[in-house]
Amino acid sequence: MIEPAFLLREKGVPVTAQRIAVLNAVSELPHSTADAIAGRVRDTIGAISKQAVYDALGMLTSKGLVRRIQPAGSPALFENRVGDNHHHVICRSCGKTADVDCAVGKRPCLTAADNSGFVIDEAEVIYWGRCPDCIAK
Amino acid sequence: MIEPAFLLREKGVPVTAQRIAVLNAVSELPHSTADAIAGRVRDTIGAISKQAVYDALGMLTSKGLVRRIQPAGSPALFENRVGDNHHHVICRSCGKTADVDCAVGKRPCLTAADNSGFVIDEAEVIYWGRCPDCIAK
DNA sequence: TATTGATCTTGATTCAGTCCAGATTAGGGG
DNA sequence: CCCCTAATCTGGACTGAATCAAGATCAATA
Repeated sequence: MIEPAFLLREKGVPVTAQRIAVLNAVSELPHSTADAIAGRVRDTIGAISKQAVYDALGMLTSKGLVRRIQPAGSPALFENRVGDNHHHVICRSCGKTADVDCAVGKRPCLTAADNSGFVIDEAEVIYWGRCPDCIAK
Repeated sequence: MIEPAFLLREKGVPVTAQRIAVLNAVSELPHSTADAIAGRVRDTIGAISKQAVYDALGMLTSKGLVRRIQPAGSPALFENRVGDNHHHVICRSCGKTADVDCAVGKRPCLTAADNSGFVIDEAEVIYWGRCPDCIAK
């Protein structure tokens, strides 16, 4: 894995213990909430304020080091898999989230039939369904 | 337009003044928040509780009469255009929301390359970009 | 019209996320 | 190597969306 401190320095932002810990937590717990990340960071470096977590996640998101997804009916989730164009499937029953690569290939549907004059720069796709465990029940 | 009361009766749910007003408000104000809908309903029938609005919207959503979309960083929006497979484009600057028909056609990407065993029943697509007004500035 | 079960009202509550003021720390200049 | 400044972090108050709970009210059937 690439050294987190290097990634931060490369982006020209001050390197702090909190940010490194947040970045590591996102790698270790993909698709987890800000709260879960805060908990993981506390296990690692002892303590961190909720504010610092949100701040670090916001900064990392704006720098493109983590990605934020916000499914309906759930708090925001964060993951560190960036750069490829993958999407997510969420279980309607238990909320489990998994990565999927879109069958259409790269950047699906980025050109809408009628874009109403909008300039589109990203297409966000969420698949809704049921996970294997919930189907089994 | 189809009579709202008929739609409700057809679904086997009691017809109330609040529900009809909510259904009308959603038609008149597409892509608006629960709050905005409540305001519109109050203009029409005088008063309604926040709870009744949420309840009616939830019921209408479960019956497939309205659709709920929840963009990141914004409260849930509701619209009454259902049944066709259209998606939405949202302006990053001002939050304006518009409908788009996907270029790929019907139910794009519903079959993911690797679905991890999930059974997918819906693909939700949100395009992010800038609206004509914000580009002009 | 009477009955019954669903719906609506009011008010408290939860929860994610933000705001604020002050203490702390990273990183470059001396 | 040490100091300075601006950025970051802390802790707590706060907001706004949405949900929960108990009791009053109402739609639909007989």
